[in-house]
Amino acid sequence: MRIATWNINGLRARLDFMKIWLESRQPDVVGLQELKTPTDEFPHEFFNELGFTALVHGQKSWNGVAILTRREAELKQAGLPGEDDWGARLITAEIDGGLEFTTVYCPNGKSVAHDDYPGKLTWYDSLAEHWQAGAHPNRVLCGDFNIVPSDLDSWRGAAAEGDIFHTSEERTRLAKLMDDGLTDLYRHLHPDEQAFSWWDYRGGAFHRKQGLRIDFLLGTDAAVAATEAVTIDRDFRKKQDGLTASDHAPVYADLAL
DNA sequence: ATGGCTCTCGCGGAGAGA
Repeated sequence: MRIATWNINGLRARLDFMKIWLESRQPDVVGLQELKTPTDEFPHEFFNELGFTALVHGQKSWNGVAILTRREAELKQAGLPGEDDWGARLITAEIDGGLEFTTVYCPNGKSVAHDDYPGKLTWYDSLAEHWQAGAHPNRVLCGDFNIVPSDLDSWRGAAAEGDIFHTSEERTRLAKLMDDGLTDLYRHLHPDEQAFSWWDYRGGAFHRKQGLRIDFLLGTDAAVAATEAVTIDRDFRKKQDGLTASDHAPVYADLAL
């Protein structure tokens, strides 16, 4: 089974681009973030024609998450309990074959001084509490986490420490999820490699190799054991057939499921 | 660099993103 996470920065502006990726990479289950689309305006038919059904938790203008799947799937959760004010940022499905798949779009925080920053930390506390309440043995938590786990994951290295995305308070929240039994699948298979999943649109950041790794596939021990390969698909941060890319690359993993 | 692109909403320019 090939699973993926991708912040697509506007679903309706990215449909033709997504089609190229889906046909090229042939994923089975995809967690999408930043739909910027209301649930009732989701283009189900477009994805049905490509072989997918979609489970959707959207909203107008911002945020929004969805799961595309070729397999049978059942919606388990839409929205992070207690954090509705932060918008549509979590969705969970039980995938046929024994995988519980959750995708999240974690709050940005904007800057350490901004009012959103403590809210981001609280949102993470709610996520950890919600996650702990679950019990499925084979679980994946993926998405745009908006936290850089280590200096290796930031183009600025140690110089970025303390800035938004790079604070010890944020990293403690991410570590808490790991302590609760999750492993970063990419970092597990590539312990020393520097690879980014996001680059700013501005200033030629992609070509200057100025990126961050903030999009992860996290898995329980059973998911880790089943993982054969993990790819950060940076080619799809580039234009395709003249179509504009998201500022995030897709990340996918092949699981023996 | 005091955010240099790209999205949405909605029809002008502002807000958000990371």
